[in-house]
Parts: sequence; C-alpha cells; structure tokens
Amino acid sequence: MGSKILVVDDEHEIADLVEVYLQSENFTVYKFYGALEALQCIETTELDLAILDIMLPDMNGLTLCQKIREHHHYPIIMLTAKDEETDKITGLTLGADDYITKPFRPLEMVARVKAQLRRYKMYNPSRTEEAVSPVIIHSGLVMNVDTHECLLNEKPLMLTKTEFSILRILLEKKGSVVSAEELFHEIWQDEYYSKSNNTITVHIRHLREKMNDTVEHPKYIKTIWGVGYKIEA
Amino acid sequence: MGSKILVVDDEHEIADLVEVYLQSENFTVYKFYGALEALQCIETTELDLAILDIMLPDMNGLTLCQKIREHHHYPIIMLTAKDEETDKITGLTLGADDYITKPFRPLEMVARVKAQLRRYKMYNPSRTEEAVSPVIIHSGLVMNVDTHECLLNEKPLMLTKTEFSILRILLEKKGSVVSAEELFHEIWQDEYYSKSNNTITVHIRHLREKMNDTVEHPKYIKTIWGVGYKIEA
DNA sequence: TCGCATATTAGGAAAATCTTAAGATTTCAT
DNA sequence: ATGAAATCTTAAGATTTTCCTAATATGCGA
Repeated sequence: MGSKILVVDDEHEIADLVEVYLQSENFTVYKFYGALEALQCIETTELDLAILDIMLPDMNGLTLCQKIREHHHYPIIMLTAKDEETDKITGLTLGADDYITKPFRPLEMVARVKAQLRRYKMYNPSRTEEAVSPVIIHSGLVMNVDTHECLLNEKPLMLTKTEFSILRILLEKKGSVVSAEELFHEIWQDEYYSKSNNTITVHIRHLREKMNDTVEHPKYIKTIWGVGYKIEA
Repeated sequence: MGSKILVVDDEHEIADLVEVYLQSENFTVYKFYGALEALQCIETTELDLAILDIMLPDMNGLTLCQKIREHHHYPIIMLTAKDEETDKITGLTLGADDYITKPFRPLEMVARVKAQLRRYKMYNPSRTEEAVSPVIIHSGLVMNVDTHECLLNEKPLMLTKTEFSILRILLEKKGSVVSAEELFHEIWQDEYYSKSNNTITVHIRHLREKMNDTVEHPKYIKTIWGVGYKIEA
C-alpha cells in the first residue's frame, strides 16, 4: 500500500480521526481543515484518493470535488451529514465515487477507502507498485511468486513466508549487496529496526540450511562482512 | 462482456461518472446529455441496456423510456431523485426494469446493470458473447457452474452457494495461492465491517469435510501458511 | 589479539489456522 | 405470514506453524 490520500474537513476532530485510522493502515495522509489550503495540494501532489466533507466554510465540498475532477480521475469520497435537506443531497454524486454519512464507523470508512483504491488500481494498474514477473530463475533455483513454490534443482523447497520473501528480494537484487536493515524494511516496512535484532540472520541461517548452503562456500547467499548479503549475478 | 449501454443524463458529472464506471467494466458506453441526441442512437444502435435520468430538460425520461419500448426489449434502468414512491412505481409500470435513486453509489449501479444484463441475456442467449466453459474439471472433480452441480469421483457433492464459490475460485486460479482476503472480496465484493476472515476458514473447513480432504495431507485445498489457500495445478 | 559482526541454537512468544458449536439469517414449503 | 430446515456468521479455545529473543560461539579485519 502506501497510497496518498487527501482529507478535507473543517471539523478538526473528524479530520483527525480519519487521519489516524488511515495512517494506521499505512496510507500517507494530506489533511486540511479548509478547501483553500487543500487546493494547492491538489495541484502539486499525485494523489490516489480524496475524502471531502460536503460542507466546508470556505468553499462547497462539491465545488472542490469538481475542481479535482477537472484534472484528475482518482476516487473521491464525500462525507455528508445525515440530516441535510434532500435537495442539497440530490446533486451529491456529482463526480463523487462514494459517500459516507456522518456519523460513521471508522472501520467502515477505511473499508470503503480500500474498496475504491482496489477498483481504481485495477483500472489503472500503472499506479500500482510495479508488477513483477511471477517467476524468478537463477542457477538451479526457480521461484514462482504466484504459486509460492520454490524448486531447487527440480526438487521442491519448502519455505516459510518470510524465508520466501528474503530469497525473493535477494534474487531480485541479484548481484548487489543487501543489508540486513534493508531486508528488514522491505519485509516489515515501518517497524522499528534495531541493530541488536538478529532476526534476519536467523532467517538467513534457515534459508541456507534448507538450501544446503554453507557459510564457508556459499553457492547462493554470500555474506559480505560489514555490509550485508548478496547472491551473485 | 462488452455489452452496449446507453446513458442519458443532463447532469454532465453524473453521466460522465456512470460512463467511467461502466467503461472500467469493459462495457461500450453511448453517452448523451439530452434525450433528443439519444433518440438517434436508439434507432441506429443495437443496445443491450439503457440508463436514463427521469428528469431531462428536453424530454421526460419516461417518455424516452416508452420510445425505446416501442421497438426494443432490453433492460432500462431509471435514475430518479430521492422523492416519493409514486415516481418509482410509475416508472416501473412504464417499462423500466429497475430504478436507482440519487445519490447512488456507483458500484451499486454497476452491480444492478450486471444483474439486469444477466437476466436479459439469459432469455436472449444469442446475445451472449462466447461464454466461458461452464464446466471445470480437475482430478476427479467436476464442477458445472451453470447448473451449480458438483461431482467428486462420479458421486454428487452437495455444496452450498458459498462453498461452491470458494471451490470455483480456487479452481479457476488453480496453481496459484489465493489469500482469505482475496476470496472474501471475490465473493462479497465491497462489503465492509465485521465478517471476520474466520468465515472463510470455516467454509474451507466444511469444504474439506465434504471432500474428505484432511489438513495434513490435502488432496485438493492446501494451506500455505501466512499466504492463503491453493489447489495444485 | 581485540573488538565487532555474523552464526548457531533452542525454547518461548506470537501469529495464523483449525475446530466446534451456538446463534443469526435466509430460504422454502406450507 | 409461519415455522422448519438449511445456510451463514461469530466467537472462543485448541492447535499448528512460524517468528523472535537471548545467550553463546565463531570468524573477520585492524
């Protein structure tokens, strides 16, 4: 994930709440309490989705919605009060992809955001994090990311999820050295990394064991002292 | 798919939005902002469905609806403002097959379009383009998607709707791993809130039970820990 | 040799899945 | 509409698998 989401609501509590929930899902949030401040963001940032309150003090939320639509096609979700007059709501879907009535359950909001992003990215796959080839081949080693299968010299290699990820990353960066910290962040993203954490080392150990690789004469995973690990190109 | 759909709404944003959503589902869209322009399209194009705003400036949507009905039998969906029941009923009796009140969620709209098309094409099979094979076969397992029948080693397997869907999805993606979340979205699309992922687990359990599959040595549904389920190719 | 980086080990912690059963919901015949 | 049957969902605990920690050992380079 890591999609960029615009949030505009003059009610600070709601904007903040939305922000917290979205951030907890690893989205990048651009939060504004007024439409005018948001305008610049719209111009300058490559967003993936927008959440707009329909009632803003300085500019109608619908106007903002239409401003976005002038140049962008990413999903827009409107926040509406439940008791607004029907007439006003009638024009609501003008350009919006979904609407959520206040008060709403945060988890429902998050679910809808995800649903829209899923749809958007399916339709616009270029925005999705690069699509990689599902099979990686390297001297007697075959990895199929789709089937989660791994063969070593024609024989199946049973790898756990994490082991599979480490081997995949090393193979994708075949030839260059990858530090333990880099591996850590590729796999666990944001989580805190400390040097005393030898988790990666242990997984590497297991990998080598399953692949019959020795530390002294590694056929696959080589240790570059003080730098990291690598698989020769 | 690839059905031809007429969209008529004088509110440009709504017409455009509907167009985008339908196009993303690979429908061919004929979009008009006024009834008069649409008339010619109705005459000259072999449409599969029409979506009409009930309130148009140059001609009543219902009138347009009746014009279509003079010569065509494809489904018509009316867009209506959130008003009284009267319009709804009237609209339906005047030849429309479904109505959607504004504001609406585009995804719901798409779902209804699909539902109408399904119904329509069932009675007009000639219009269906090259249907995919309705039977899936895999080592002793025969699934007929049309009749919803399933045989395991010549003997009938009684599956519920959800079980059938899960098995079908796994077989369609035979070989690759499908996560519980993916299964969830394939089956329930954009539903949100609760319905913990455990639901899938329970259905998988029932499936395995009916198929005499064991968790330890599964012949069909294998668990890839931390990733999902798969059926070997 | 010393200091630091990596390797090895194993057991407990954590996470994911399985199992079960009860309650909710839907379906269907009456 | 009503109730029974089928199906689905939820919840809690059991089980399995995987991960992480911590303590110790080993190897590299200055």
